[in-house]
Amino acid sequence: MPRQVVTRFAPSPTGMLHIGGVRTALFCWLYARKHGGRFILRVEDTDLDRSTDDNIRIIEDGMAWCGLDWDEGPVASEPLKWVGSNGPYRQMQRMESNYKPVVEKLINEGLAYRCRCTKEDLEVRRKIADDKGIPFQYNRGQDADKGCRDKNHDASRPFSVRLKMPSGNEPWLENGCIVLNDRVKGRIDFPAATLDDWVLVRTGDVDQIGVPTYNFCVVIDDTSMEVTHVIRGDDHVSNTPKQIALYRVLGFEPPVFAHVPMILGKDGAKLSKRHGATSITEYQALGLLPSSIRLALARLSWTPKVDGRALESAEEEILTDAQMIELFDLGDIQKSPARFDMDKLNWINQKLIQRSTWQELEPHLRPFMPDAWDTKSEEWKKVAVTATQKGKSLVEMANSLTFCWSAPTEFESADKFITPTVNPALREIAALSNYEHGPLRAAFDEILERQGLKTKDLAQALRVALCGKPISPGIFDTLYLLGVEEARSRLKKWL
RNA sequence: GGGGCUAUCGUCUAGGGGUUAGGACACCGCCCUUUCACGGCGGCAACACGGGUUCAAAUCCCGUUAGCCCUACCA
Repeated sequence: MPRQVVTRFAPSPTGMLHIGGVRTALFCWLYARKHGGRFILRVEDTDLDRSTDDNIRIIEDGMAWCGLDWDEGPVASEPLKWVGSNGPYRQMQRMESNYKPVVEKLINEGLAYRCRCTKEDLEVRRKIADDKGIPFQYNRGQDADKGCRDKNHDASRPFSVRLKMPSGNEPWLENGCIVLNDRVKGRIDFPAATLDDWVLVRTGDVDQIGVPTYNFCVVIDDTSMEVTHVIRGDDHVSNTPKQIALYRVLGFEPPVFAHVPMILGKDGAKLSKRHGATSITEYQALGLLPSSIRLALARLSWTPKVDGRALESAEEEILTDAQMIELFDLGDIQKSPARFDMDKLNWINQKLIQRSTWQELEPHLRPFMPDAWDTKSEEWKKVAVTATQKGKSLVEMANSLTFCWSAPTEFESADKFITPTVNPALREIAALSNYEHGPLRAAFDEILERQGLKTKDLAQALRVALCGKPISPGIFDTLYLLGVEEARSRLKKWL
């Protein structure tokens, strides 16, 4: 029986939740959901200097907002709690239980060794190689016999732990290469001779094991958490052969690897601050729906195929979560990096806003509204939402409703639209006492007829008088949203 | 320096020996219209470069160039 699919997203809590990380998490999530598997959130906090609890919370909140729910992992805002049977899910809480025993085993079995080279010593040796223009490899090439692999240097010094990398004739090597069969990149061969004995565990106190490194922890954690598919950014491709070596030495079967390309900024450089928003919370503030983020991010580097065919119309581009899950396939992921396109995100957002019901939109729109929003009736909210549902973002929707909350003090193009000819019509509008759509429309038409005006003439005059500018939602909605009393009082100034 | 990855419109991409190189976003134009939008229709626009292989190359092979990743006791 094949094992249940298990994927994981393993960010390090050293700052905000990056949009690139969210995309990787999204792929993991999609894959797990598609195969009825489990999705794990694991916090890689072995960088003691930069990892904080606040940052862990930012990750949890960001993931939750994005709708990427995890089946195993930390419980939001509860540092000591987790869900799942293979926890803890914060690496620093796994030291004693998971890492230490493996390190000891590796040393005892002669698969890894204590390295007592000092940082300064290493720097000198590295420089010697650099100066000759040859790559520095610990205990290899230029550096052969200088390392601690076969010697035991001063035992009173603190030590790090290094892995003995393959010598070249291990059975799991092919032609001296460590082979990675990547689900998105294809087969990649890494000559084992180009790798050296890397550090598994940082230098600790004398006689003490220090904090293990990322490359060590991932292997241990992915194994003990039963991760079957490691889906991560392709910046890890070059780390993979080191990890594979550790899996082999430990006698573990490596998981399936899928390295997904990175997301670049508009100019093709790594997505960073200067390209605008990189943190997920910034996108939230921009008025984007989480579903838009999911779709836009998924569609970068991924081309869904229906019966072997790519999407062929704008209509098909707008996929629901259910469709994405159904269609998701690692084999349809691009090998090359994609540039992030805000225009496309906005377009997707607009489409998704259009397709939502007003009830679906309301909770997302609410944070962008003043407190007065909550005092309004359901019917009023419904009209407000549907009247502005053509907007590109929630912010845009909120902006087009600002006239509801305060009377204008400036009037744009008043001379042009509020003319003596429309004035009598304005007076008639002010006299109306029912702004329900049907009656209002009927009354409006009668006024137009009576005053010999076109819809445009009256509508624009009203917009300027009521909203201060010739732009607003449909004129009947505008009047309804304002209400009879408020509209009348705003009109008074012009009569 | 070494090892690795990548390369089709401005962007996301389809296509993987013979196509008018297809779609989407953006942009431009027209139409619709009570404003702004929405919507509809149309247009502009691409195979990085050089060699091979082949009757035929965007597609296969080899180089070159460019970008990126690893080469950390960061992740």
